[in-house]
Amino acid sequence: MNPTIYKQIYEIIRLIPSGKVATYGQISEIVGYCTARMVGYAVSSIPLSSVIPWQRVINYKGEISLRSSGSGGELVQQKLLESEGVKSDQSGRTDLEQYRWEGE
DNA sequence: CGGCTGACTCTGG
DNA sequence: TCCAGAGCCAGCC
Repeated sequence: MNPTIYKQIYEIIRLIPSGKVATYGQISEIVGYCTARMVGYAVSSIPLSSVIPWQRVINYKGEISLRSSGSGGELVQQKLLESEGVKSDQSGRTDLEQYRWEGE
């Protein structure tokens, strides 16, 4: 059971319930044999049309990361999280202590 | 087949 | 509280 690290990362992200968020490091620990970077790179490869709630995946600071290109996806992602009940402060940081997904 | 790129994370100042 | 540097591995051309 190891098609590709990316595939497994997608599976984990898909398990994240609404109203909760997970950090790249959190997911990397759940997968077990990949680093936080792999998660970030994998998530970046996720198409916006995917069924994967990549919007719930944020960095360890609780902030939304954006690879590059001013596609403005940052605001979209933050809006999606807010729509699920995940509020962020003026700095755009999410309270991980409150919304962090503990996993199952 | 070889090399480059990339939504990250942590410690110290 | 904010800024900067170092470590790491899988996919793609």
